[in-house]
Amino acid sequence: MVNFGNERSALQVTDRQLNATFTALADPTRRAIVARLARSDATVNELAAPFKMTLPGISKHLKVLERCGIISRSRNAQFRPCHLERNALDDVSLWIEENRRVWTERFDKLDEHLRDIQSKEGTS
Amino acid sequence: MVNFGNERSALQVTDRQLNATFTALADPTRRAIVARLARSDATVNELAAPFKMTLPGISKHLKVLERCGIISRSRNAQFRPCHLERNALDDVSLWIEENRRVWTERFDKLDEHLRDIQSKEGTS
DNA sequence: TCAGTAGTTTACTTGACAGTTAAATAACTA
DNA sequence: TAGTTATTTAACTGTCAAGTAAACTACTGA
Repeated sequence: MVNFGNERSALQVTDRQLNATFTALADPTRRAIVARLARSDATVNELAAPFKMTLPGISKHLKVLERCGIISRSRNAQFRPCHLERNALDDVSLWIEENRRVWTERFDKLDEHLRDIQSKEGTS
Repeated sequence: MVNFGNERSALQVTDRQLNATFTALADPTRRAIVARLARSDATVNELAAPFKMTLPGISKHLKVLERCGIISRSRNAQFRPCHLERNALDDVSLWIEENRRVWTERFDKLDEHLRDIQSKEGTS
């Protein structure tokens, strides 16, 4: 939820962030990488191991995950260990929960309304 | 979490479901539509109103949302009211929360882990 | 039956993205 | 120094998704 303070509103920045994060998570390879990194940091080769894909393919996926802030990478000799970022999934999680909340409230009201109608019908 | 019982495992079906749902939510127009439908059902024209996009464009977005089960459509005269499906976001929500859980558990054991990793790095 | 409203389908253009191979870069090791 | 390992970049291909205009379907109400 970063606001760069110029050129675009915070809302639009969030929108872009959500685009990028949802897009990143839409790919099964990238989801598997995230799931793997949830357990521990790992090098590119370690991450690539379970897949048939070539290393450049994996490298591209990692770049996508890095660009939207889901992972970060450091340097250790010739290795580039990948690290899952703490609040990476907060934005998407928030969006989903917010919508569920609105949806649920709406149906709580509907129930109430229905009960209201029924009690009125009972008396008329 | 539907298992069709043939050709593919439940896990893969879920995988496809996640692909589709994350892809659907990766588009800001579709997210706005979902947010709008969280408040109430709406017709295609009502949904299209806030956007510059042509009606066929909106129609396509609705089809994407429908295909992955996020919305459903009924028929009322010449209208096709759209309805947000109750458990539409459960799958993605579950995936995210599961990964957060794993990630968090890992960091609850942080000290132990770090010592382990560092001692391994020291010996290699 | 005709005009109008609601929405979809078709055909097309454009752009983004997944994956590949081949070559380059960067750091370690003998 | 040369060779090896880890990873990225470049260039290319194929596919798929977003958007449009134009034509079409389906229903309503006069």
